[in-house]
Amino acid sequence: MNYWLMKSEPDVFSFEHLRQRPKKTEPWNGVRNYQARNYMQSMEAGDLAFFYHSSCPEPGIAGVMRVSRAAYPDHTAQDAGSDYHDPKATPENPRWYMVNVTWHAAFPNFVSLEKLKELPGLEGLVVLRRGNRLSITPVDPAHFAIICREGGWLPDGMK
DNA sequence: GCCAACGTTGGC
DNA sequence: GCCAACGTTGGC
Repeated sequence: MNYWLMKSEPDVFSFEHLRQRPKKTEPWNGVRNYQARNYMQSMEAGDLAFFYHSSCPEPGIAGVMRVSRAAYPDHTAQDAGSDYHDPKATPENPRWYMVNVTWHAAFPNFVSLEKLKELPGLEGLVVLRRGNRLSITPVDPAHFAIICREGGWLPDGMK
């Protein structure tokens, strides 16, 4: 079981949007960065991920989602009409991948970026690194537990 | 393979 | 809206 943090701009797609989706599930498409793609390819069904709101008045973690399908080709890359179109993507070499994510649990307490910076024990958390722009990053299990505790919710096995 | 120019991200 | 940081592109 691995832990992750995935960023989204809430104006475009928020944690609440995910909750309102049929089956609370959505393909996480449009990732066009190799490092983030590689992380997605190492995800396994059942992994847990923080939903991080970025580029908004209060950046931070709204809750937890579950990876419900491992990486498969992101077909939007092959769609000429898509904002995410990549002319180099083909059926033989899809180049870009996506996973499905499913809403898992809301944090009773939103964990803001400001709070993340204050919390002890989060040294090394990638999202706190200066200039970090990666939209998908791994989270250390110990960091995951600290943040969940702050959010007021713990996964089974961490209680 | 180097690196300057350019585009994007994301906090503030 | 600014700007630092960083990824990507493309000329050479």
